[in-house]
Amino acid sequence: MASNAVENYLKAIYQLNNKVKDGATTNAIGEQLNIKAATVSDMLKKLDGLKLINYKKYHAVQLTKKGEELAVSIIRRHRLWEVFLVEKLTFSWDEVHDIAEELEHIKSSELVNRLDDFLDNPKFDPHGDPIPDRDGVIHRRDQLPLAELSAGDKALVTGVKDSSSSFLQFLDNQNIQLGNELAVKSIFDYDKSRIV
Amino acid sequence: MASNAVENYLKAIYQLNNKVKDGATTNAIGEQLNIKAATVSDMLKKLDGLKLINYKKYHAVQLTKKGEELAVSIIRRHRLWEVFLVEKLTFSWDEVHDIAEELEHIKSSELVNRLDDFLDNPKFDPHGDPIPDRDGVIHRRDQLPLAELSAGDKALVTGVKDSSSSFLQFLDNQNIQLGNELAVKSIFDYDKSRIV
DNA sequence: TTTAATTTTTAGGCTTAACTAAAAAATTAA
DNA sequence: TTAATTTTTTAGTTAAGCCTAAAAATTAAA
Repeated sequence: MASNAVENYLKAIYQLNNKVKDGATTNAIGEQLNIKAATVSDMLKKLDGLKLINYKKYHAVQLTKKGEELAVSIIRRHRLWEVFLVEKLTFSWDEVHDIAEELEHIKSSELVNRLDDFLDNPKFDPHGDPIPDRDGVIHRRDQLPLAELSAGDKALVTGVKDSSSSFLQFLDNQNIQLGNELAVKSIFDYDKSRIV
Repeated sequence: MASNAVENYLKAIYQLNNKVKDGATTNAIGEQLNIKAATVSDMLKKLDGLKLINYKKYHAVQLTKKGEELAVSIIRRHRLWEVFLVEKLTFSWDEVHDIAEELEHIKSSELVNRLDDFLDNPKFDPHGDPIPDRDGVIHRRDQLPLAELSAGDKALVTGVKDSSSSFLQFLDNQNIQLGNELAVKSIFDYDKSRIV
């Protein structure tokens, strides 16, 4: 059974490898988890021993099949709990991340599956991120960053890249929510900032 | 912020001091938590340092006000999660203890209070134990063990002393649930066993 | 009341997961 | 192609919580 620490590393590695950046390097993992690189280096050896990652010194790491399955199931738990917190306990989308970060480590898979049913098998969490199904399959949607739209374009808000509460509160303030339709009115040459 | 280990000790001490036995002795705590007495002895010193208990060598320990408040809030969390698991996720009363044991360590008090409201502020958990309110007040009921009833007596089942799944499954098998009215038909002199 | 049994504590060790400081390797810049 | 910088690893510590074995204190029994 994976410890909370191990689960956190796997999640971080998964997320880093699904970004466009240089992948799950020692430094990047440490930054993500607020843990010193030396500690990460140690842990990577351990995770390799557990066959959860493939690790070669001085190289970014890859999750094994086993590691990826575990990472996805942690993400599933995290996102389902976020839905629960928002839909059932009336938390707002900027308050749920830290609590879900704790709840995601509750291991019972029976619990998670029943929660899934109780919530009517939601497909997306409160930030628009897809929720892996019980077989670990993630249904991704076509999405485009707002910054890539041209003046005059219209689009539906289906997610946010940054789930920090400060950014979400900023969006609340601008009256931007998931499901809204936005139209790009104009883009300023100066800094590419735009009125929507 | 109390660690999970510290929380487990406080809960065990609280429960032992609310039994008729010799209270929270080193051995009893160890037995309750499946931890060796030597380890318990160590931890008691630490808890005393944290002003959560009063500890004198070779004596049973008492919770301080601070310690008792924490213990009660852990019990509140445990019992509320049990209600959630049974009422909302359709677990049976013999399946919820271990999962609630994990959930009770999620610290956000905002979460617990919202859960309380979501569940319509239940007064008792699925085993009939009272749920402390958000100020830590526990409303106890008059209860009598079945073994103390006489032949011919009738009584309402309002709780169980043993929440182990084996015992709860035994009760299920005998068709005994909370809220049932039982009548003691006869008591055998031989071993005081009874037909109800 | 003295011995035996039980309970509790002390002492020393282990594991996990973190840290700092310094060495080594890899990358970038001159 | 060498020098400087950055990244990663190694080595040595630390704290929390657990353990076993043995000593000390308490309780029970002869």
